[in-house]
Amino acid sequence: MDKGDTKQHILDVAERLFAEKGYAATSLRAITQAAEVNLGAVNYHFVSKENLIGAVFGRRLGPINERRLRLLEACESAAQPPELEAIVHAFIAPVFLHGDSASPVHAAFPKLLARVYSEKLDSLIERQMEVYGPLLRRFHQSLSRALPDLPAEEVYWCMEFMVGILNHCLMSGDLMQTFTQGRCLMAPSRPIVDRMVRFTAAGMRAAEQRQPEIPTRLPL
Amino acid sequence: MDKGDTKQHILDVAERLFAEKGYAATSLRAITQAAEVNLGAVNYHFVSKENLIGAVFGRRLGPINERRLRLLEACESAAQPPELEAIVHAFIAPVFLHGDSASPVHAAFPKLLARVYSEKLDSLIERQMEVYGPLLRRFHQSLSRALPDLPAEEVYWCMEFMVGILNHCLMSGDLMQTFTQGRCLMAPSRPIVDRMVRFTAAGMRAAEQRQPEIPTRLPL
DNA sequence: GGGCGATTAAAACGAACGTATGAATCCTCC
DNA sequence: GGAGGATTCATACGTTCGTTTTAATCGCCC
Repeated sequence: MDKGDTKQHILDVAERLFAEKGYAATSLRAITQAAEVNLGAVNYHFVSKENLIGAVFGRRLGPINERRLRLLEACESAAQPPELEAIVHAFIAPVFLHGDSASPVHAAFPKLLARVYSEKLDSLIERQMEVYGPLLRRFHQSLSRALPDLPAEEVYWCMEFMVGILNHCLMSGDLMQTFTQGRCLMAPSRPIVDRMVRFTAAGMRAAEQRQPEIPTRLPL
Repeated sequence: MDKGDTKQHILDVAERLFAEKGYAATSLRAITQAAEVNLGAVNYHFVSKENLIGAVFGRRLGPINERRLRLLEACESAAQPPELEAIVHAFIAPVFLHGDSASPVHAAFPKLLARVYSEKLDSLIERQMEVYGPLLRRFHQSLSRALPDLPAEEVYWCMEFMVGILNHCLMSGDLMQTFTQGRCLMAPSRPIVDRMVRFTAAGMRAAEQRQPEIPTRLPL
């Protein structure tokens, strides 16, 4: 194994296993065994398990969010107010397009990214807050411009729905494949991104219209 | 402690802790300690940890899905084709309205329900498949009727988005509260359900319209 | 080519886990 | 009121976990 290779290899395998099984359910032994490296290597290159998953995130999250911001700026300078679909696209697309694109090595991270929302590791939540906070506020600002009639609070709700759609698709694409008996398979291809963008943008526009109260229907 | 109380008490506490920390990260000792019962009580009343979470699910999932189906039938007999918003409502609302409604004891389950999508425990996935499979097909059927121009495969995608919105809101409502600095708080109240319903239905209608291809924009 | 920091390897540590065991206690019913 | 099943309790077992330690090995530079 070449020099410096072990560290990257551990990161790759850890990313995949964490994404598949979750943080708590994935042991360092499972990782080092799958990576065919010594158990001690993890505590040598990374200090602890918690630090390892921190490194897994640090490697990818930055580039993704940078691309998000770049796309957002692009669609803001392209039109004023910016096009709604373009904003949503700027948020969703970069997740499917990190690192050297088609490399299967990178396919695991989106799932892991989605998973961190459920497994709430304090150390990661903290980092997520630092990184996601400003990012979300930035998108909130753009969305508010594209949806001038939507109250600020409602914009946050729309963003929550957007994140939900994205994360769920990232996380349980294969589950869906099973449910639909293979009819819908989750591949990080353009059609899926477009589907999400179209769906989300339409939902946001409907929220803006503030149509008359839905008639009190069945319970709740 | 009254007779038969221990078992229910364990279920309640386990439900809450599993929802908060996840299955793998929650030890039986943490549960029994929080419930102030003996460690052995878990293995006495429930055989194993895996069986415990199975019992937690079994207690709630049935009633929720029954209510979903009842609402679905209601809105199908109310209009033909059924109203789109009513179908979506039938799927979403029951989750917020299980057991004796406002009881805070029951507030934890929705989060847990959402979490099982990320922590994929084989035993639960199996059960989920059995229960969710027919349910999803049933909703697929209704949605197809309400969205006659939407191909069957696209209906599944829309349902995936719907589940994503629901689950994400269930799971990270408190996280959102933090992000938005308390501006949006997640409470199982009617306004939130309506927000989700409106958003989702609009997204589905947009999917149906199959508008002209979005012009090739930025990468991916 | 020998010295030396960087890395890998093997083994062991204490802690925490899920589970099993057997005695103690409670509750019910005759 | 005491027999007997149901339940609770304290304790221990074997495993696995994350981490540590100590020795062996590699790679490079003077």
